[in-house]
Amino acid sequence: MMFGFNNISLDKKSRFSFPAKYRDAFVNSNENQIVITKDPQYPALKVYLGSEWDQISTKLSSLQGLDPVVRNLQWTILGNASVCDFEPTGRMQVLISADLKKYAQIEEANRICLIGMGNKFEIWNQENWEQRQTGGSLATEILDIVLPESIKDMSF
Amino acid sequence: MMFGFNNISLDKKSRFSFPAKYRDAFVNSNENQIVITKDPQYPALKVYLGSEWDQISTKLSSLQGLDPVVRNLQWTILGNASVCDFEPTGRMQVLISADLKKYAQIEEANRICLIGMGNKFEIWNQENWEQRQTGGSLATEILDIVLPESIKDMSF
DNA sequence: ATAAAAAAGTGTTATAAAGTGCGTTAAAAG
DNA sequence: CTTTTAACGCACTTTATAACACTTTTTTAT
Repeated sequence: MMFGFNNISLDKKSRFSFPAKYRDAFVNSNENQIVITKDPQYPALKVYLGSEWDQISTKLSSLQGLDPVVRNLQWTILGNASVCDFEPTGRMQVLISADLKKYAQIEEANRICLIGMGNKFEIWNQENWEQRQTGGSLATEILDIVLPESIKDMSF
Repeated sequence: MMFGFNNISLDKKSRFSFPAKYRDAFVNSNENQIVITKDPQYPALKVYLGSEWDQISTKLSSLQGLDPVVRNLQWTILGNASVCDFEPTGRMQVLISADLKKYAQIEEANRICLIGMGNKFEIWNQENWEQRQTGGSLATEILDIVLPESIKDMSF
């Protein structure tokens, strides 16, 4: 399990490396892929371990795509996923695509916030993250869509 | 499995090539055909691997054609399919017919969006894709059809 | 119907941009 | 003070794309 806040740097080619404290977790679960994709609710990115991603993507792509809410989630999550080869024993470096950077509003940034959420990470623009932490209201962000039954038991 | 967003170019003869990152997936599943056809709901194209297409087309063509919704899907999906020879170890190039370009509103475009959705791809006009991502609806959307039981468990 | 011309499709190459790997320096931790 | 970790810089490799040449098919005109 991987927790906690990290302020880390992006290099000129838009790569970051995971803090060393997570190495054991990666080595133990024998991961060799990392998947980054869009957060469906906020201008942020989700980072999954390969094994987690396999589960999530399999389930999500099996849902009925003719439902517009489902299709939107499929587009956002599956359609923007970037799969990276990953060596837990090496530099643990990962590239963020221009697209994803734009979405998370880190186009210009050379620093990002990487937040461990247990079985996944989130990547945030620093200012956005701070606003979120200092108690900004969620009122304007609550989703007004009604979720179909099929995804009510999924967590992304 | 093939995921993620790609903004790629069409050459003057309307060919595109798959990004190299998907090569392994194609080689592993030993594909030698790619099928492009119309998306039944949006002005976009679906791109299937040969093996995937065999399953979908077999199932779809076996359905009761007297149901008008089914018949429409058959026309749209089967009747517009363009089968291309494909060399996973080569240039991975595919031609898009004038017809399909028109349908996806990429007649004039020299750039398209190729979106990996796991076991298939979608091809979109850039503007349409962006609108879709930011929640706007497209004029040609068809969302109010009632699905017959026979296709509720199919995903295209 | 045939030949010429045009269009459509296929394949190759060159070059710029994007991505990768690795050594070095700087900073932090023990 | 020593060891580990993070950041940076550079060189190398791979990839994407535009330009070009050639082949095949279709159209047009005689």
